[in-house]
Amino acid sequence: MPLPQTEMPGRLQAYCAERGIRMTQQRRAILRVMETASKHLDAAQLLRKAQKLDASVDRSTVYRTLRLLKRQGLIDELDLMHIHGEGHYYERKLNRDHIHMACLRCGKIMEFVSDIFEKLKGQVEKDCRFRIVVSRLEIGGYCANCSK
Amino acid sequence: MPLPQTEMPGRLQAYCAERGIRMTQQRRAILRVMETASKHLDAAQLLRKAQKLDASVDRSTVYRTLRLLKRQGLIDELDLMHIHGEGHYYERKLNRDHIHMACLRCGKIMEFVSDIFEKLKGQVEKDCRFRIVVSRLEIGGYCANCSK
DNA sequence: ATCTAGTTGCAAATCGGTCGCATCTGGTAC
DNA sequence: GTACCAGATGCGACCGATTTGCAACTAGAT
Repeated sequence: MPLPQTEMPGRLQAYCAERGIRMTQQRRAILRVMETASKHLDAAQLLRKAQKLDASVDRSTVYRTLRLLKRQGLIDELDLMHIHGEGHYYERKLNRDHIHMACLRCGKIMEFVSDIFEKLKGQVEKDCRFRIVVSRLEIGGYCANCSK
Repeated sequence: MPLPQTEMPGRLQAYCAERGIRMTQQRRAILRVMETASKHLDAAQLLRKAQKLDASVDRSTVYRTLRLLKRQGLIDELDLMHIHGEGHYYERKLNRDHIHMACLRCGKIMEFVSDIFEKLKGQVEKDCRFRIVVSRLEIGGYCANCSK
């Protein structure tokens, strides 16, 4: 178990191979960007970064690939409280769900892992007899700095 | 305390009056629709229903009014996991925050109030020194019926 | 090397939401 | 009640995000 918090680099491609998903030049570029991204990317940023690896990558291919990865449950789609425009942000789904907090003043995005969140999801599954596939908790407010 | 779970009908207009918000024919129609809606409405549905009360209501007025109510903290904006399209849904903000669950198969939307959710928000405020203004927990999965 | 189902780039279309502007109106002041 | 004006409206054009139709291309099985 070399990397506890995150997944192995290259792991998205491995998942796709396991599931018999055809690997193209363009998808390789997009997956590499997703794997190495340090922050949440929207579709436009993802496109720009992917085109640096393979200039032929088209906008529609980015969207099609995002849809594919979403369907496979390999990435999560976020709004981040629509701090900038109406678009979406994407991140690899890791082992542990986390909460996203967006500061309404400085725009900073924070993440937080909580056992209480896990407990809450457990309660929903049990009390509502609801089988959870994906969950998203986003919070808007003011970070420590901006609250002052 | 006549109505425990929900607010008094007509209450949105009362709030607006208290805050010195100008009340127009069109806003009255839109607020009335929001107040009497039995389910979550998107902007297009809200427009159609409001036009039945006042045919002059325009699409842009609906959006402008929604923005106003959002800024005033009188309504919440939801995605409902984008079950139908990319748009947003709206609901009056009630006393108690609640979780939204969307069944990925039948499309049913369920709501759930939980003390654990309140506890989780408390933890975020304390541990992250983050002042919460708005929070949204949406869950996608399969309801009891569709899990079978 | 061949074949084909699946993928791509491109351009046009769609969709949810916003904006500029001339006109209208709610509600206060007289 | 009338006049007034800041703020609200309808209209149509616009915008950014995402999707689609289609002909050309390619990964990977045979």
